[in-house]
Amino acid sequence: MENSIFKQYLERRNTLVKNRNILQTSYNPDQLPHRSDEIDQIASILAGALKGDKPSNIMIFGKAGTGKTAVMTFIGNELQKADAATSNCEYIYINCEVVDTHYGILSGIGNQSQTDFEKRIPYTGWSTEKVYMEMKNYIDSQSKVFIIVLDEIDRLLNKNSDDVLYHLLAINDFLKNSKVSLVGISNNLKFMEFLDSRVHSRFGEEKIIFPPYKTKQLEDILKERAKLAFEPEAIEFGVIPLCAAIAAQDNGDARRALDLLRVAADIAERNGDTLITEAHVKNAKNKIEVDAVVETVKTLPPHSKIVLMSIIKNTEDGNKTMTTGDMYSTYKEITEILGLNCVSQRRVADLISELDMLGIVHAPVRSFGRAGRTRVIELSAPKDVHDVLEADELMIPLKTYRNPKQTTLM
DNA sequence: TGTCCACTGGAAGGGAGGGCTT
DNA sequence: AAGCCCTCCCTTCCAGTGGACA
Repeated sequence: MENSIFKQYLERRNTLVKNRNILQTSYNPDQLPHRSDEIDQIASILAGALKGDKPSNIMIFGKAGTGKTAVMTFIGNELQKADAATSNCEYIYINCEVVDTHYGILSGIGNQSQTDFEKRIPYTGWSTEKVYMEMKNYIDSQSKVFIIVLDEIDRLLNKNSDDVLYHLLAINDFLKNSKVSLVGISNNLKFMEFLDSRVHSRFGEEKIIFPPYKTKQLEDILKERAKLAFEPEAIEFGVIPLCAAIAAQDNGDARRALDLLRVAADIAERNGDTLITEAHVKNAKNKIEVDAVVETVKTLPPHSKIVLMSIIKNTEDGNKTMTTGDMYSTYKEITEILGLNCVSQRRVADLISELDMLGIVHAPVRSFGRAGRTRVIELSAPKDVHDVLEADELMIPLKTYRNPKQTTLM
């Protein structure tokens, strides 16, 4: 360790933060401030499962960072504790953002409580029908009440996967020994409207809405965590109220409040400061925003990157806005230089929509009367995006390319 | 009022790629 | 090895459209 390059950082650590995990959004606290009503409500519905009765299906709504997942995780843990003696129920959690196909969800349910490795459903290869049967048979063989939580359930909508919901809701008709209750978690309040009527009627049994946290409530949450995470006297008085205020503006998102506090602490520690200040929080805010965009851009599929590059190139050429057609010709030039096949304009239109949804570009559809109707595309990401793209392996040929007609393209 | 532009966005389907089954 | 199945990415086709202009 004597000459390690890490030495200085290790020595500097622990001056401010006592326990970093507590500030992670994945950390599950023992206390969930300002959510006792919601916990009671859900617990009262699910309590029947402990006696072997089938609880009503529940839909939980609330914006991002309102504690939906944290509350369900908490309840899941409590349920398992309470069930330890009788073993009447099984709690299964699926995040539909991670697993978003029929197959993935069904096999996820079938595998989560399956302890026998030999009997696990392979993650691809079977027909969905077979996976469903296997899962159903497994569930029925357990003679328990299964509480299946589908987090981010709205992800299933655009994948026309409400079939899978229908099958899960109807599964009770085919079970002899077990019962299944579904808990859906969504941050889209209109989720139910988009559902097939046969799914809609079965799912609407109980609805619970998580309101956004107010500034004061966010402060309480942060104080609670800060007490455990930081050394005493590590944070300036105004830091927590500032984090809370910024997050409150952002739909009362507790996750965001925690991120701000954690990143602010990181920045302070890295600077070797002995106190976390409001200035650190402001830096953190900026850093989080830029990091999020940069990370998204880095993980974009190749053609999306080229589309984005085309938009940047047009912007740098002085066209602050451009139509789909303009952008597509630039796109074709670039793909040619890169030595790749270009995709159709129809496909590019979808890629633009995706970039729009990610907030990287702004591309509303506008009509120019006789001059047609098209998207007006404008870059809305910070400048860092350009650097990230330019550094991308995919774009290497652009740097060395010289246009025979003009001087250089880039 | 109707025309017409430059697309948009839905639908259907192909085919590659991953992996199981027989 | 041949035959399936599922998902993802993509193509092709095409009806539909907002609004400036004649």
